[in-house]
Amino acid sequence: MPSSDILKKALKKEGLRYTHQRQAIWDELSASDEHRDAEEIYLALYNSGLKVSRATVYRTIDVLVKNNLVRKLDLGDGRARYENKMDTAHHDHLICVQCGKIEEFMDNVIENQQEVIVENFGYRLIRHIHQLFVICDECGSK
Amino acid sequence: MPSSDILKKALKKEGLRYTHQRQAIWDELSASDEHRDAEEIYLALYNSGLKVSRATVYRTIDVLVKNNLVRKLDLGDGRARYENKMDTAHHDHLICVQCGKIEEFMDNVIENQQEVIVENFGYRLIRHIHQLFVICDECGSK
DNA sequence: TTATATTATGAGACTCATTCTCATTAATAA
DNA sequence: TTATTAATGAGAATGAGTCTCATAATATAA
Repeated sequence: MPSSDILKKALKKEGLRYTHQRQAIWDELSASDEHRDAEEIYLALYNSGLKVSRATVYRTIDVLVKNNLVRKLDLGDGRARYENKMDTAHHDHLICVQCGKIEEFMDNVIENQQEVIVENFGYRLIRHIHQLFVICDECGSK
Repeated sequence: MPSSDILKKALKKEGLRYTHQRQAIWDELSASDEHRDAEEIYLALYNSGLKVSRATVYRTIDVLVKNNLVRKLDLGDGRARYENKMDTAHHDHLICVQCGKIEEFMDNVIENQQEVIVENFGYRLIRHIHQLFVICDECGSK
């Protein structure tokens, strides 16, 4: 399905209009597998000649996150990161505390164990955050 | 070891002075097992007649966190929470997305598996964040 | 199409947690 | 004690993110 149809479908579901700005923001996010903050996305658009306001970047990302097209990451440093979620399997993150590099991991032992823990409490798991802060190979060898 | 000696030791290590304000903040934190934000700690002190400024609350908490007397939690809602870490074993958190209740868990399967994952990448684990967002029993039964 | 109704956008004001500044006050060293 | 130096308090500053509202753009109806 072309990128514009995916977006149009999500917007329709939300009762929102299809605009150039929203397409530009979705294009920017869907074409990359980086973990960028709102300002980086704003600047990438700005530098490619698309003058979309910061407010619209934030507003559109919210819609994309709500419709599972984009994943929002909170690394605890005060700036949310966003990554394309289309056609990507669930995963969690390793973050190098020195260089900031972000890697992804997925582990079934952990995924299952989370359910066991929550079940023992008699609760229901809604979502989880699991981040491993590391020194990566490059930073560790210096 | 009395509460004041623990604090004095940490301050000495950091080359910082022992003050009434720092003792009051540490008393407030060490006497509770709640997960409170800076404003709640500030207000608790204020209401008990100790007029310590917000700036000093933040500054002192930083020292306590750095010296492993207090644990800082980022739940992704823009306000950091702090909990007493003295004589408490390592644990992670379950957070009810409805009522905000916070429970603690510790699971050796997960703890070990984290090390395995990081090792496979050739990285070194520094710290981790693992939060399970749930609907708790009370909220789920309503 | 074209007009109409309504939503989206942009610019910048605003919020709120946290940090910073700097004059004043307090703790330590001599 | 006094001198030195660090800590505190009040409020200004910061910065990510949100809100406001006049204007622009989209969707709908004719």
